[in-house]
Amino acid sequence: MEQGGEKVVSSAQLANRCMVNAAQVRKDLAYFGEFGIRGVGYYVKDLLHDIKRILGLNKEWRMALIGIGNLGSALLSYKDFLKQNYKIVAAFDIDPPKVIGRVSEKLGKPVEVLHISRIKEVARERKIEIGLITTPPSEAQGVANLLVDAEIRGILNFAPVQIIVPDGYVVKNVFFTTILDNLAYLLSNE
Amino acid sequence: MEQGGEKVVSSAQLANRCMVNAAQVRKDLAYFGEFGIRGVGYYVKDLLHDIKRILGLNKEWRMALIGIGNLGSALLSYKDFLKQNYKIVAAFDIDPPKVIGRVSEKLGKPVEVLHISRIKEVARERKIEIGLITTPPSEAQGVANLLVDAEIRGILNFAPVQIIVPDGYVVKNVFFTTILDNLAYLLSNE
DNA sequence: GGATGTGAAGTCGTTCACAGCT
DNA sequence: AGCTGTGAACGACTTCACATCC
Repeated sequence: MEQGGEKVVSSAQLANRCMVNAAQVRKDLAYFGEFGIRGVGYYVKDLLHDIKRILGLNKEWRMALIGIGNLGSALLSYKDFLKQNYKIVAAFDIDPPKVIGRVSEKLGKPVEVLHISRIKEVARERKIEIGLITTPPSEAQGVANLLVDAEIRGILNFAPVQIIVPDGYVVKNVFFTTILDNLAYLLSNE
Repeated sequence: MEQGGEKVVSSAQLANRCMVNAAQVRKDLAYFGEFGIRGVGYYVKDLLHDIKRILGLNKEWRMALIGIGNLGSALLSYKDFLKQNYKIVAAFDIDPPKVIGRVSEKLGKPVEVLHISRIKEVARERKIEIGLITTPPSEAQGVANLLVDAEIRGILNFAPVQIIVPDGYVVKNVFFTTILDNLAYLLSNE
């Protein structure tokens, strides 16, 4: 909407776009404060800014990628991250020399791939706050333990296994097959 | 549990593993039928079978992948799909000759990459029911339209744009940055 | 005896409807 | 006049508690 030059938006318009109820939109926003103007609506620019602040997106999030396989390589060159203030500032693998050539070849730009043992040191140096786990399932919990030890509090886990971390740490999973299961269920019932 | 040789499981055990309430587990299962035995629990093997049937996983799901970039290539060699009865039986791109070498090189096995224009024909031939969209965002809706035309009713969309399809079709999105936004929010509030 | 299946109770989230501002 | 913010009504989901059955 901002790019489209729209200045003001109503809860009803937002509700349409999101396929939800207008009261829902207002309640949800009101939970965090008063962002609208009665009789007018919400200023697009202000609202965007406020939502980003609420979500914690008004800063650059520095991430480490662990496991430079097919998926890891894909994420290294994933362009949408940059637009959204997410930045992979370090990449790790258990066998860095092997993967360096491969990654460089694919990206056409230098990508540093470090040995996994250096995570803690590098995490502190580069102020890393999020770890992306793209290792084989068998290695995922071990890597998570290293991330916890390095005090990297957020983990995005792509390995299809449940990962356990202490309180204060957060794991979000991206399980492709689980999402497919969901799709399969919906397709199976008309 | 089945692989671990466990024969029977109680709702309490399942609840522990899933971090939910035991009554929840029973209610959810009971919604679909009676699978347990009072005073005993659920037979692991039977329950697994029943859940698969409920979710529609008691068959092979044949998928098409559209867009052979980094992410698409990664999914082509994603091993977890095979274990779960999901099979990519066709791959499409707008420029197949260019990508064939690359894909083959990565996988070490022949992968057919066809021109996008052949989707409809191939979808019918190979009984494709799910499409995976891994194109750039700008192409995603166009590809979705082709999938709809080919009567592929399920779409797993990895392109970071909203996709619109007619009734009867289902789209599930995998938005990496949205999941990261969620993580960022959780990290920002303790 | 012991765990399921399930009404009833409780809790949480959604929607309504309108007072309150601009 | 019009749209937000919000108490109140509503509906949905979760949990309790126990009758039921193996």
